[in-house]
Amino acid sequence: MPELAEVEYYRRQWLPALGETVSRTHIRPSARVFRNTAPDRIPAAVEGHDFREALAHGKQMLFRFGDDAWLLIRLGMAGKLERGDPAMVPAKHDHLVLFTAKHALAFNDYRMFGSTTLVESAKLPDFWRNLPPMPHEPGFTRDHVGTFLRRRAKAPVKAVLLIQERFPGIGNWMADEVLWRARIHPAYPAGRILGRKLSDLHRSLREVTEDALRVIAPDWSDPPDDWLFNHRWRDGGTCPATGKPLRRETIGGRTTCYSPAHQKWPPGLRRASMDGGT
DNA sequence: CCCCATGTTCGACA
DNA sequence: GTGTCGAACATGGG
Repeated sequence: MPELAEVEYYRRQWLPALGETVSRTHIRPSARVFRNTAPDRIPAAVEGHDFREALAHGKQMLFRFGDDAWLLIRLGMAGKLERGDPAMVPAKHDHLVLFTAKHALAFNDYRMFGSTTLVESAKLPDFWRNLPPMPHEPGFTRDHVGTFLRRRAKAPVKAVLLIQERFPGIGNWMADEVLWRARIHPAYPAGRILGRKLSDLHRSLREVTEDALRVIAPDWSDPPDDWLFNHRWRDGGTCPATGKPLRRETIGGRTTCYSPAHQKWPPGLRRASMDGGT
């Protein structure tokens, strides 16, 4: 489920336990989510230490315990963070659970595309300090977007928006929402988005990110019906802007939903394989 | 049984 | 180097 806004929601699930001491851990060391780390080290690294920081950036989270233990968590396709009471009994897919006097903090992921990594460091890990700006942050400028689109000039813009090194936190549904709001065809070559269209795309990235955070992060509210979101997977879904039918296609390897009437293919360039559709 | 899924990575190939 | 495609990972839902 998790893109930037859902990740922020999950980070907040663990937040009430900040300042509490980890007294006990439950771990399923054979779970694939530990493939990048040594799970045996986790209990000793966090038990007896206080839960000190909870950070989120794009699709990843970083939690600090005591002076020098950090847990990096990526949720993959189906991962979740949950908070229960200390008597909570770990279920089948609760691969990591941290117990304090008042809470149980669980990392649950039945598909195990997610992962967690123990980082033992007295300071914020370097890779975290060097992360690219998220779309709602000040460094995320129009030029920042334009430069990257030119570097991937021939790729469909939809595929480019999914690249985390430049668009941290943008996933499949947010990318579709962004393009729909900016009225850009998802298969259009990234390098041909210039001038006013580039401004539209940049603005849409900021707005969708800010709106998604506002709506989803506090309590996982449903987005309003004037977003593409509520219409995108329903068979026979219609565009909230035009009332015309939505279309689903695989673009950049992912199922993509767009509104052909709203996101027209600009004149002057033919689509590579499929017909343009206006 | 079939297909699909809000993700990432890797190898093969043009 | 660019870009595309399919497979793999593991599980559940329709």
